[in-house]
Amino acid sequence: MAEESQLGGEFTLAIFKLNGQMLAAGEKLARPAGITVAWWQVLGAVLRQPLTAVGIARQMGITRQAVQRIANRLIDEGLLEASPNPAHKRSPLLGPTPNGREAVKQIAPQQTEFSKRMIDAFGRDEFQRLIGELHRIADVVDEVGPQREPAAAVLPH
Amino acid sequence: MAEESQLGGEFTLAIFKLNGQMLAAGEKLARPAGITVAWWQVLGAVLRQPLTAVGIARQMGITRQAVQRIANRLIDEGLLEASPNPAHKRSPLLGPTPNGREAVKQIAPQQTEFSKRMIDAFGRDEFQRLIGELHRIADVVDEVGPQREPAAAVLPH
DNA sequence: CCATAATTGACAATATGTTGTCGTATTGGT
DNA sequence: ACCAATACGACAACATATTGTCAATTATGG
Repeated sequence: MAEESQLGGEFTLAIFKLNGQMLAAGEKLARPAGITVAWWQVLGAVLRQPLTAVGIARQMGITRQAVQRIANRLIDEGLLEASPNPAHKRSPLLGPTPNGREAVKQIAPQQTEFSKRMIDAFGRDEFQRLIGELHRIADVVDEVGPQREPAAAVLPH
Repeated sequence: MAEESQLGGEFTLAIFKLNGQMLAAGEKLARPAGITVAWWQVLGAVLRQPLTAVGIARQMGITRQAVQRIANRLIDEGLLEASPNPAHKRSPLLGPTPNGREAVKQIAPQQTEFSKRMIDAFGRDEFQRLIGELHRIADVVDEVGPQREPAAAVLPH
């Protein structure tokens, strides 16, 4: 029936719209610090501990190539630095430089401010509940997503 | 406080992740019909009635330039056609060609299938409730978004 | 230990989106 | 009806992301 399709479409469009809104909000927060949302995400991924490009990609949910291009750019800009990876000669660990750390730190106040307004608007418990719902939705989409390959039984090659 | 920032970040990342998932799911649905998600969205916007490029952009929540590039491409591909707009000589009405309509129609079954799986996973009422939540979130983000200009009081120029 | 698999970085092509500019229509107030 | 503001299409420059390829490194099974 068309109604099912209708509901799914409405759902998808709602997600796309939210994505656009959060991207726009993020750009406004990041711009004063001289970085973009993508840079912010990459730097944010390595604040606690350095990661390889592939590790950052996994955390961000995008391809390693996309991360690598941004990482190379961030290294050029002096916001990210590569250090030797004992576990992998070709895949250095990437971590923030002091400047990189500073850029992220500059964003924090406005980001907290924005978060607070969201929390105030929803109520803290409700906001937390909504985040839980979003995670749950992500899990379900993973499960029922179209034509995902059949769980790749572990076979010897 | 850092916890607020934390919550906001988790929220944002959840949205980004969902966006990536829905984009990936959409690509898989649209590919067999020879179109992309963006093309699908544009064609979908004009199925009921032709719209101008600006109208499509408004409905999709992206800029008119992005829509115009895709629309031009779709016209090249013979999936979209321009017809004279009585209300605006320079801004033609854009509508699907038979081929364009056919492409969207080809996607419908799998899209319905995917939607059904989502609805089955959540339960119909729950799924509808979640869509409502997403709309509500979008409204709140609009309201509390960072540095949005102050509602532009209607002034004579 | 060695041959084959998988991983990784670099590069290129393409798609999608943004901002900004330009020239030309279109519109709306006086 | 005129004139200034606005809207629109076309372009260009740029950011982000995807897919695909290649060569080199790393991991793994026999």
